[in-house]
Amino acid sequence: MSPRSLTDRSQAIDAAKELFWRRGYEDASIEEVVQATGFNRYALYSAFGGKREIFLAALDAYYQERRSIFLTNLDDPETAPLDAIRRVFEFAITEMAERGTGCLMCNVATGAGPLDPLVAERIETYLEEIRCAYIDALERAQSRNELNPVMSIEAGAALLITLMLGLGVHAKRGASAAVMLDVFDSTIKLMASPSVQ
Amino acid sequence: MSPRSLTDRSQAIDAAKELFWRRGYEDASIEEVVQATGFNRYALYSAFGGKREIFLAALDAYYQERRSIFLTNLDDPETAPLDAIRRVFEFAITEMAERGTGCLMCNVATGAGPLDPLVAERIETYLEEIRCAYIDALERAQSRNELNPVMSIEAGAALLITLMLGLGVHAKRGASAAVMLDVFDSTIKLMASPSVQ
DNA sequence: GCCATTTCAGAATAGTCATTCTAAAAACCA
DNA sequence: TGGTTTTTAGAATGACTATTCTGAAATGGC
Repeated sequence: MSPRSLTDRSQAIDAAKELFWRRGYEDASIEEVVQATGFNRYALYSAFGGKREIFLAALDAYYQERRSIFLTNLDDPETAPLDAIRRVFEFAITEMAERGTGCLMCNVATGAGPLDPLVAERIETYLEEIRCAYIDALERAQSRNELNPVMSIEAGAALLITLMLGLGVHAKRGASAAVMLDVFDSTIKLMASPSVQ
Repeated sequence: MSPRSLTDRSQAIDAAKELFWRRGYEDASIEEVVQATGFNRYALYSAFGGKREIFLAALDAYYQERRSIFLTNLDDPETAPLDAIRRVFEFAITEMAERGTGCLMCNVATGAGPLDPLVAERIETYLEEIRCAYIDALERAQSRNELNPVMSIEAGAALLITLMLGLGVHAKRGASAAVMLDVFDSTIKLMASPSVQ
């Protein structure tokens, strides 16, 4: 197959994302990328440049999908903010548990050796965007008196991110969705205003 | 240097642990292990078998050190259980932030591809032991009415483990000790009995 | 149907790695 | 010291990798 059309290209990126998520960057060989994408080697190299660039495109695609799901939920004015956060975690936990491959971003972040600068930069950007979305949601929760005043907004957002990263590690080692949902439920219950509990 | 004596051997394991922690399993070559340990290649192979076995020994050593610090703190009858938990996290956070290499176990757990079965088995054992120690500490806290009844003991222990893993990922990407301590502080404050707050 | 261009599959290349081998150096011991 | 064993440093091996090259096949335009 040739990388002529844009849909071909984005299908290839999607297949590569799938592969890198399942097998990791180092362990997935170009041969496997060729198999997974249906592109031949020559076409892959002329379309992307090299393995690293294919991976960066896959990582971007991975984030854009999650970003859209996260932000759509968190920004929904119809939903109580803490419920929106719950939906985000339910999605992520279910997905990670079903696949058993954890979170691509999280796997990459802890991967061997010092991080590729371009990868590190992307992860910073991604996490910052998610952090802001959490902060917005928590601010709305606070203004509705649904937030436990013991915890600051900033700390709450940082906790949610840390929790999600931790769940990614858990999922990679085969934790069940039930256990992970239990961890999240307990946390969000603590974060909620005592009067709501 | 030769691996004749036990102290030579354990010093070599320690140097290997240091190296694998900093560079990751895949990225650290045998040449680097040779440099780091001071053992020559032949001696390394006859003493350990191969790279994988050196790594397993290093992982064990890593865990034994942390295990001893964690359990010593958590089992101390002189300390209030939540304070003991705080000390454990303060130690881990300080160490991870100073080194900027995250947590070896956590890095390995999320590493590329499916886990080596022997590594996976060890991680299960390690985490289960820590989980039990958290459960003991939380039970003591509960019996002293220092625990928020909204959260179950089991969920609390799972949350602490998830938090620690998440902080490991954060640390790998260069989070500061201050931010990480803030996340922990907020969480433990929420976990504490409202009457204590 | 024919030629020019593109696309293909796999071979060739160059590099890296873990591991084993080897021949010299060192250590040991009588 | 002399002779045997151990230890060493580095070369050889074999397997694997990403990337480039190549000659054949397919395609496209006329």
